[in-house]
Amino acid sequence: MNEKKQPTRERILDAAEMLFAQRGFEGVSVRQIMSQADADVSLAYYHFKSKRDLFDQVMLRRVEYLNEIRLKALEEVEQRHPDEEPTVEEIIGAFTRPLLQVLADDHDKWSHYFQLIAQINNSPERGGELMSRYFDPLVSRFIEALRKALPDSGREDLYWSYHFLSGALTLTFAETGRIDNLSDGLCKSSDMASINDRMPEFLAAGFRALCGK
Amino acid sequence: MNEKKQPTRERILDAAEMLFAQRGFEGVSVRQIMSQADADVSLAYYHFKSKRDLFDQVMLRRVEYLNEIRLKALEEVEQRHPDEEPTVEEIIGAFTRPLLQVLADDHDKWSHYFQLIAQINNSPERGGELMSRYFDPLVSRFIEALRKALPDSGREDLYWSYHFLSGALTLTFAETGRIDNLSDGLCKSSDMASINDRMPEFLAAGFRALCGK
DNA sequence: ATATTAGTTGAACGACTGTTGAAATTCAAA
DNA sequence: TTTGAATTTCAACAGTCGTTCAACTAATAT
Repeated sequence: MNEKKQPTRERILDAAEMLFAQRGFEGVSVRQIMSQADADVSLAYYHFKSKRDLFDQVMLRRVEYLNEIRLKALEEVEQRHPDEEPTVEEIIGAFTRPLLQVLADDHDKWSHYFQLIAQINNSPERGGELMSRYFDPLVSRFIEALRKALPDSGREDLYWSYHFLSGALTLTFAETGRIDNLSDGLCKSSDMASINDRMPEFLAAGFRALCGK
Repeated sequence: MNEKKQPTRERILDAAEMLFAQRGFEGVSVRQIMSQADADVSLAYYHFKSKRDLFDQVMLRRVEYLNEIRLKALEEVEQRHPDEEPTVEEIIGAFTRPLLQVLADDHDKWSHYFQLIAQINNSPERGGELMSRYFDPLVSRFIEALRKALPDSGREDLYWSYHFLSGALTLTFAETGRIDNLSDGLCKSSDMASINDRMPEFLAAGFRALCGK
């Protein structure tokens, strides 16, 4: 089975990822993390320089892979139409579907990481800085693709549309259970398949309405 | 000018609102709040039962007014067309514009409160519960209005569309400065007028695409 | 002027915070 | 088997945490 004990460093990262996601950076103590990881407190400072460094390593551990699969999805879409531009739906799908897909395929592994991203993206203090550091090159690439697919768009309209997209996507990641309450159980926060079916269509219509064509 | 010193209780609420919004509940100490409020630590426990109670009072202080102006906006829209249903844009506008309006009109007063809402809405731990407690009756009322304006809509589509709306709206409240980075200064997180011009249109198109008609 | 209440002050409580150092152990290379 | 490095343990540091209490001043009412 899956009971082979992971290396200490990985167990610390797993525990930190989960607890940071649930309670935020300041809401969790190093002792709580190490207790969850079933290791002594001072091992945190053997494997990492500080609590902040631990947080950064949690972020870095998975971000590169996500950027890779999203970039690959975009390139695939572009190569599928060698002659004309891809549609808005296809581009937005390449941006959102890889994330929703890994989240649906291995929810236990990814859910906390995505919750962490949701929190950071909406954090006034360091959200803008951190998200830009990890995702801006990829995002600029997607916005450029959208600009080509929407040749009549104003630049501001395009950026604001992406802003709306980002909010919709990251709230999805938070899985707060709010929609479960609101819909009296009809919809479930963790139902990524339902979201995958709806989000690209919803957002593409918004882009088209705002960015001409 | 505005240098008349407010009552202690209000100063505490102001300080707590700002600091909770910037650093989260656990990221701020009662001492920091009281230092910002220029009052002794123990006064926090004279005016409030606990740190958690202080947080709850921060939330409660402004939520009722917001629900009032949004409900009034919806009723106005409904009375404007006594015969037919209001349009999707009008309903969404009644949901979003009152908030963007107060935020634009008195940014210093409201910005921290909205940042706090943005954080809570995306908090996996207590986000669903808190947002439901404060906003669900109003939100259900709006969803009902949207259902009438979109008679062919499935219930799930409607709830998920609202979910996307909620994400887009609350990320706006966070004012993280991310779009400033991304657009190289062209767009500004605090520019509520630009958002007011675009969000209802963007979201209404999404609703229409997903909820038939 | 006196009695009551509301508001404020400063000190203190035990528990917990991030972090460090030295000693003890485990492990791979010689 | 010995050596050296990698890893783990335990105890402790100075500081901060949320919270409480008794003493104090300010304001209000009789």
